[in-house]
Amino acid sequence: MRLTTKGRYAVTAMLDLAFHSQIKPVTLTDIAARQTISLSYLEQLFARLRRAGMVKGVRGPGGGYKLCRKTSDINIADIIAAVNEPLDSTKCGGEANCQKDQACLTHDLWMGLSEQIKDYLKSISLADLLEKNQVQEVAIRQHHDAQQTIEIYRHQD
Amino acid sequence: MRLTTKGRYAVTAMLDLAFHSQIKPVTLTDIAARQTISLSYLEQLFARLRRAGMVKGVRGPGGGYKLCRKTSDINIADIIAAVNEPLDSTKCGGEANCQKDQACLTHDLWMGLSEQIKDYLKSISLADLLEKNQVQEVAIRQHHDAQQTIEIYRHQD
DNA sequence: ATAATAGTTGACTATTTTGCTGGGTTAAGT
DNA sequence: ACTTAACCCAGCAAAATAGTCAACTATTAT
Repeated sequence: MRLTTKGRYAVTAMLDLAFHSQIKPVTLTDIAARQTISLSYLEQLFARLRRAGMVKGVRGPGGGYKLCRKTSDINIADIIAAVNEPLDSTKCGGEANCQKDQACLTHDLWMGLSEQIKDYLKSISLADLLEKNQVQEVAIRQHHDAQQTIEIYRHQD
Repeated sequence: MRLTTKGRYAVTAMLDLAFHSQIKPVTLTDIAARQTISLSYLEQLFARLRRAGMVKGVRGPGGGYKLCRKTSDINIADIIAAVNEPLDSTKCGGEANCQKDQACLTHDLWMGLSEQIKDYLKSISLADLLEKNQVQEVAIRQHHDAQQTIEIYRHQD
């Protein structure tokens, strides 16, 4: 589980999509403008997200992208994993000599931690983040943004 | 909170250090050999860890590095933060126009998630990982490595 | 004192990843 | 037909990562 700006872009874009794709598909051009991410970079990210079965592209006028699943069924770990390379990270692979090695002992510790982080991120869904935001919005800002969030939240259900 | 191989190296090295620095300081040369990390790269990482007040260098023969605090008082988030650049990640900084922007709304969501991850990693200490390993070791392997772990665990207290 | 050990520093290089530009092709709506 | 947008791809500049090299300083053992 790697956590870089690339993953952040992906999650940000997916959040934006979740916000706006309730009625009709959202174009990458729109997301690019709102989130100030270059269109071509978004295309790369969404190509991976599509291959991972998280979003669906709709071609032609009025087209764009929409989510394949409910926001509550899309977790953060999957989004990040989708845009990153598989990441072996083992360095010792399945080598036999590694069993009794001190190095691999420490390696196991890291792997364990990595799994913990992954599980943690798997437990957080897009819906969780959106909901959390809704609460924050209503509490802190109370203007049209909040209203919009509530609208979306209703559609989501 | 960024999570890359750099952070992994740092955590791995700190784990190695926690394992071996109970009686006497551990040289970076040893860690480099065990964990197959280049010595000079370790030097860079430990320079940062030292500046962060997590490890202490002991010069002269028999010298090396040792932990400044108990393993239970050293958390993963701090280790990773120590070796990484400060990471602004804002892109909107504290700009005024960002308040009512849709982009910044999504940005806030990410920041919230980032904080969650950070808090999570803050809640995990070196001792936690070592202890977890000890349990695993006893359960699965039951050889000298496990014995060694128990020894260290006693010294730690 | 002196040699050996080991940390400290800085500059320098190679590789990888990142983020982006710009060119296209293909499918769908008008 | 024409537009719109997804889709695809080759390449490229900047940054981060990972590692090297060399000189230097502080400490300790003899």
